[in-house]
Amino acid sequence: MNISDVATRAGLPAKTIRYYEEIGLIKPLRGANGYRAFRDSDVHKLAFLGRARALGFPIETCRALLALWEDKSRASADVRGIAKDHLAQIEAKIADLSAMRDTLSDLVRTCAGNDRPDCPILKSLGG
Amino acid sequence: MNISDVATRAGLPAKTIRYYEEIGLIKPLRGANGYRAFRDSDVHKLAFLGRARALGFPIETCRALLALWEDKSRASADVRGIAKDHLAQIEAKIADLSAMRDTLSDLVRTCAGNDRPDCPILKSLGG
DNA sequence: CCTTGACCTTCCAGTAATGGGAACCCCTAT
DNA sequence: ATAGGGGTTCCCATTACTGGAAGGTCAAGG
Repeated sequence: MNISDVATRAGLPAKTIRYYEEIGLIKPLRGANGYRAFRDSDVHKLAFLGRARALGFPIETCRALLALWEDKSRASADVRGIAKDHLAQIEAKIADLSAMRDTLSDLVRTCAGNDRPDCPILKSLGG
Repeated sequence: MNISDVATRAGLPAKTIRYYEEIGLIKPLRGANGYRAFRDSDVHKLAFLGRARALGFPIETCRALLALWEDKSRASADVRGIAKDHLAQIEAKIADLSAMRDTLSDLVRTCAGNDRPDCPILKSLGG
């Protein structure tokens, strides 16, 4: 299977697939013409990676998850630990963003937003 | 004033201050020895930038906000528009992350997390 | 006067995860 | 033969810094 078919099936851009090969996440075969020849297993891995990335796992974590996926004698505790850590990261990020949102929506609410220069937003940023 | 004093007062790393000069956000004077000589106005701008960055505004948006701050004849509507746009970005990001968090916490909750290989997390990522 | 250490300077490289685009090869159909 | 739609590699750009090397400057102490 050629790369654009794989891109369609795995739901990833061809560029991303080439990048994933470059960093060793997948190792597709090569045809005599130099084209990548993807097996079903490559497509499955790419779909796995796409889903993991969609959940926000960093690439290196995806690599670890993929290894666990392939390791039939893994302990689910290892997977769960990784997911829990990532969940904590996400929650921390949400907390940061929520604080920003709260401050920002306060500022936006108190700003008249007219053609006069008085602006609580700038006042707040100015200290 | 030298850069490390400014760094302390503005609450920004010296590296960041040099970077902000490089991209033209501030233009400190230079002493005969080549050292940057910061005025109070530079420090104020840097503090402004620090606060804007802390609210998540991208650098180029900070540049625009700084220009509005300096422009005594600005319209507050311009500032408010920028802030509203940014607020929308933040809210979108929070929504994305919340979706990830929900999925992840479901998965983490349903995974036994023991030394056996069965794992709903991997099952879900596998499709 | 010399040295030491803490400053300061510039410049280069790297980060995360792609995206864009150039230059070039391959395959198929007309 | 040529046109098009693949494919390939390679390099640059993105965001907002951060780290580190190599070297100039300054104030204090012996």
